[in-house]
Amino acid sequence: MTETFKPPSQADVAALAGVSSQTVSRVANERSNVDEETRQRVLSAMQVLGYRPNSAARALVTGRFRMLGVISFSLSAHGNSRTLQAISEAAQTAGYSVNLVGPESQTGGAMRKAFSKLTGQGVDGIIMIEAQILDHPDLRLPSGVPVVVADGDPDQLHPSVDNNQAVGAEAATAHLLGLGHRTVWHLAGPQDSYSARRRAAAWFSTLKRAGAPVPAVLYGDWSAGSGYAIGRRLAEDKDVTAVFVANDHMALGLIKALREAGREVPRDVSVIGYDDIPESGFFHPPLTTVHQDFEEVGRLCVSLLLDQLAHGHRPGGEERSMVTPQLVVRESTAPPPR
Amino acid sequence: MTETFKPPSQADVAALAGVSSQTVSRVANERSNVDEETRQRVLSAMQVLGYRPNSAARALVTGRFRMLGVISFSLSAHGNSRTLQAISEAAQTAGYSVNLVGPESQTGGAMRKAFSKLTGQGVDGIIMIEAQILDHPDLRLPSGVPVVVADGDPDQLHPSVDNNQAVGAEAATAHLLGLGHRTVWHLAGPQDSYSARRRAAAWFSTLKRAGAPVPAVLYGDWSAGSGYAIGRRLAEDKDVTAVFVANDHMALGLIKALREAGREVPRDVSVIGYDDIPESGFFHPPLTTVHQDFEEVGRLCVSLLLDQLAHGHRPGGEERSMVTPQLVVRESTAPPPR
DNA sequence: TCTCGTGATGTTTACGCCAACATCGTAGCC
DNA sequence: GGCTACGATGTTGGCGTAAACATCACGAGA
Repeated sequence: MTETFKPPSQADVAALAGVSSQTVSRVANERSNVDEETRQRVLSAMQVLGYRPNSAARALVTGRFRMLGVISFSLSAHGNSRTLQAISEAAQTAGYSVNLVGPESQTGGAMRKAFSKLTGQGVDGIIMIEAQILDHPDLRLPSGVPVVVADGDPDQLHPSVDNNQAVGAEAATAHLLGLGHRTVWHLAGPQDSYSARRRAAAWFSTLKRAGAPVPAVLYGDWSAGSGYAIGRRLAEDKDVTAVFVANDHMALGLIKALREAGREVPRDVSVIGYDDIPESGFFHPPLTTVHQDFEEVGRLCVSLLLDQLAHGHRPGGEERSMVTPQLVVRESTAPPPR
Repeated sequence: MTETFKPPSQADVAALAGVSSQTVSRVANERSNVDEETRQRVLSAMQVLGYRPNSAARALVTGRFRMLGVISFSLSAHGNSRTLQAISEAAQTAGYSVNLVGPESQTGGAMRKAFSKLTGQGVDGIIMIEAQILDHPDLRLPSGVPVVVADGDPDQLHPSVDNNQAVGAEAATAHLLGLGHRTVWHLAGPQDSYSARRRAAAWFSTLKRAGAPVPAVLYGDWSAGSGYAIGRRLAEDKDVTAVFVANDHMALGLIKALREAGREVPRDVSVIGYDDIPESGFFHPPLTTVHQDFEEVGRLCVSLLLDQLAHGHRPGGEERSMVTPQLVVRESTAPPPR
């Protein structure tokens, strides 16, 4: 009963339609120079047989796979999976499929491995989400595959799409300063994250510009747990009246620690997050945060990549898109206690 | 300066190593019957030229793509992206890559389209995450590609991997009953979700078995916002002392609504969630919930699929794996107010 | 010594498709 | 009427690989 199903080929369709396989190919690829009547005949023959072009054969001869590779470190990071989803949708709309790989670690070696895994599988282009290559290997392997980086290294050699961290972090910091806080503490993301670094940099310069004292940066790992741990330490310092946290998850943990220490948000301490995850409006208190448009980032990545594919990718790739985030004021921020 | 980079082929390697291309093929595929000395010579020739087998050519001749297709509705659902991540890792370990598609909608038509998109691209097997086909089309298209369903329809014709919703929902309900609540309300997920249905069914039968009255089921859409909306209505009913919510996000919204109505959790109302997202321990109050092992689900999906690939997939696919969830008691549940 | 088996290697072929070129017929033009 | 031009279609070839089959050398056993 193990009937070996043999999918129909162009030749089968051609035979049924009474044309040459080349004509079938032309119909399949929507060439113009096919008589309408013939076209219909071929089309219906395709339908009858359930013909689907063999992508491997097509890729072999054209060298195009109609497939985009995506390298994403962790999908548990909210932004990454949102971006991925948007990439997948945009790619599909453009007739491309998405090949997803996650490197085992974030070392240059693992990166390169993931990279070569993709080029080996055969992709037309690669998008790296939240790249954080520590040892700057030249990733432009001999494959000659164009690359776009989302939220990655600004020094990178590839075109990139970024959330404008500077704008977001500045808005957050300025908001707190504007509320009357003497200064603003910062709970940053991990040091090897470029997004985290850029947020910290903008926080720093905003403080400087305002002439506010600059407290030492604290580092978390994006998790609520790390926010909680840092929050416990921070709660002991009565000078702390405002904290800009680099993402909503950590802010959640921070707020819990603060509350446990008897410091209410926003009465005693104002807290502001980053990302605007769908849940943050339902936190207690509802979290003031910076909204990021991950969908837009994903879409831009794809269109940038398709551009390169269409026009041949220029080695110097300086193209850089920025997506502007938006401060969302809710109830976790208030003027400092008197 | 547009130097067309032509990747080296087996023939190039063969020429450099002074062997036939077939020998190169044997080395590339790790066949046993190649002399060690020859093997080394070929290997180093490969290295020199930077040879990578052309996956399209290989797929063309073998009919295997070493690629798994994944259909996932929404990656914003926490469980889905966790499962996807695990699938991606497991697939990679087994030497497969992952082709991700998201159907535009959850109708049978969109599903079939996503399905045929994958088979058209060329995948060896397909995993559907949280399938909820409404009109039960027979998805076993002529492609003859094996399918595994994660958290899908129990009546489905395909092998599946499920979180054991019955166990989890029963544990949650029984926990509340055991605390002394007269009965337990249920805020379910959308009606077209099989996971949601199964949780509701287990909640229902647990109540029945305990002889407790069965309140009408309430339906949300998994979002915190929907939990909040339902919570506002629920807060008006003073009889409500315990609510089993079908996921953590909705529980968050529900708790907020309850609090706003002056009903404290767990003092006045006990709330229990589902999923155990990493943040739920940092909610206010820390959420009692049911932990799901999405990683295990992902791994099992891949191994089930690879099994089918290896042994030829039997049409009747009754294979069904269950992953057992675990009740995590935190601070959102307590005995009812006296 | 001859045969036979076995392991290492080479040769041929086919996978399904599309590019390039070839062919054919017809319409338009002088 | 014969020529060109062009649109519709067919023919040939080759992409890079692995399966199937062929070859060859060499050692074991009769």
